[in-house]
Amino acid sequence: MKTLGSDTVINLKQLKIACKDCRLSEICLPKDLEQAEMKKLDNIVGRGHPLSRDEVLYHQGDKLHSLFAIHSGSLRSFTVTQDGTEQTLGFYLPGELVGLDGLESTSHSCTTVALETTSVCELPFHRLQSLCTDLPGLQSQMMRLLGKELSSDHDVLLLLGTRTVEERLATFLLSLSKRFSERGFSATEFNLSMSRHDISNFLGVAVETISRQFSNFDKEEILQVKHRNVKILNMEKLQQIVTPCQKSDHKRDNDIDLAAVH
Amino acid sequence: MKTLGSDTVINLKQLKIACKDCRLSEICLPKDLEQAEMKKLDNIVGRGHPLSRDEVLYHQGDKLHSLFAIHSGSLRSFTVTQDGTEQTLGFYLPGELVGLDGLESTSHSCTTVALETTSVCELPFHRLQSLCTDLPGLQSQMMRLLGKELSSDHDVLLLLGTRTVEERLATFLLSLSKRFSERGFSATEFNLSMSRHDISNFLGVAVETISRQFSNFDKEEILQVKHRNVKILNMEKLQQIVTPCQKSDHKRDNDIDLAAVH
DNA sequence: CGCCGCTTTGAAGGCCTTCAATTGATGTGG
DNA sequence: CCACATCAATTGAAGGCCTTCAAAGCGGCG
Repeated sequence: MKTLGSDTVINLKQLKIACKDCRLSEICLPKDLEQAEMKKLDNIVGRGHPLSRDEVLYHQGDKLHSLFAIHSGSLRSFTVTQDGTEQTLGFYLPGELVGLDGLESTSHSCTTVALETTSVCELPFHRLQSLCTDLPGLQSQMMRLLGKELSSDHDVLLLLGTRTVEERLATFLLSLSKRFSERGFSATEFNLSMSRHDISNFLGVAVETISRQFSNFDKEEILQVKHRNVKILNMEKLQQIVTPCQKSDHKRDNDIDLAAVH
Repeated sequence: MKTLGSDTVINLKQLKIACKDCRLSEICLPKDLEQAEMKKLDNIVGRGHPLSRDEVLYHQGDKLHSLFAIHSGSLRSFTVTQDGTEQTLGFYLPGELVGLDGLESTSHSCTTVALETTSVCELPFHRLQSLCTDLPGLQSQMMRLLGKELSSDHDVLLLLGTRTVEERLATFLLSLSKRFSERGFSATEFNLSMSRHDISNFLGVAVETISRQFSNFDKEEILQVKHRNVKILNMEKLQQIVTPCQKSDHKRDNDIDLAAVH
């Protein structure tokens, strides 16, 4: 293992891992790209020093220079309004792409900070866009990831619009569990990199309410919570909370569709 | 004016308006495209018969065939969960693009219905994607619209996460007002194409609560509400509700950023 | 005209928030 | 190494905003 020294920057540059050697390539941007294509993508990827906890990747209002794929660690995105209210928009894990906000106005509409020591792969936006023109597969993949971001936001809208605290927290934990397991980590035990404040802000409730709900889950032996360490003891029950009562006799409202346009 | 007859389909096809002749081209997908590019886009655009009220454009779960640009009328998108809960995700006006959900899994994650008689321009997805490879300007524009959709979702997240009913409804009405005026309609008087139920569901509150808030605004002489007709009497006050108290002394929390990666 | 669905209004109750205080974790300096 | 300061998290109690239940208006449409 190299020790940190005056030539740290050079060392880190040498440490850059090619997409083809990265174990995240199956869930990250280069997914389904051919070797030659992946190499082209690799050529535009930059890597700086890792972000430390609370360090800002980009600020709300910053010009959009690059998108970022997370290599390790985790990030939190949030907006701050004129009156100082903060809303957490999402948490990001390795293999996920951040910076997609800001595609509209070419400047970022939210701030993204590291929740822990985090290293990211930088994708200069204009070069990425050119590359998308060359590689239709990459373009599809970009679209796919944008669609994923939209779906994820829709899920949160549903959560904030119609769910109780119990359901919100359960959904949140199951989402983390799933994403951890997709990345080869345990689905039942993990450490939260975000604070209670972050979680409560994301889920649109007060910190105290989240704390109480953690305690409830603990009492009911659904979870075993020790600060930021979470063990899921009863996965089934957690899933039941998220899907309360599957009305099988449910009928779609606007089921008319007699003649669609296509 | 032509009358509807047995050759309706042909007539409607003849009625198709080229992008260059459409007054929405400045806010719609072809924005900033050159004449020749616009023509290429035009070639893939299809137009069926107009949707009538409550008619479904596409269903949750449907394969993604096309994106749709609204020519006239308005649409509502919503998801239905297993237990039958419905969450409205957004309302769409002329010049806006729908169907972007479903870019991830290639099948739609929500249902979109017409709120009134609505005509849409159909953009076959695969042809659109190929065209994006040919026309970098169109690709940028697609990205821009996707980014806009993301920003819009983030705004709603903020609304649902931290705002009172008063603020939610005010924000909603101001958003409509702005969009109507961008389309050449009055910013202060308009007819809502969506029901109170739709609005309340979108804003994550009970129908009764929305109804009460409309009444409050009416009493306070901020609005004049008659069923679905809304007149904004006091635009300033409405904006004050949305931006309660601009703390000018507000300081950013995580303002560290000593050394960004780029 | 009369029915039906949407909207409005009223009243009671509940879930979550806010305020307040305690406990626990973390980190620093003596 | 421990005391102390600081911040995060937990727990309790009171209050408020919104929901739910209920019923009456009001419009649209056959």
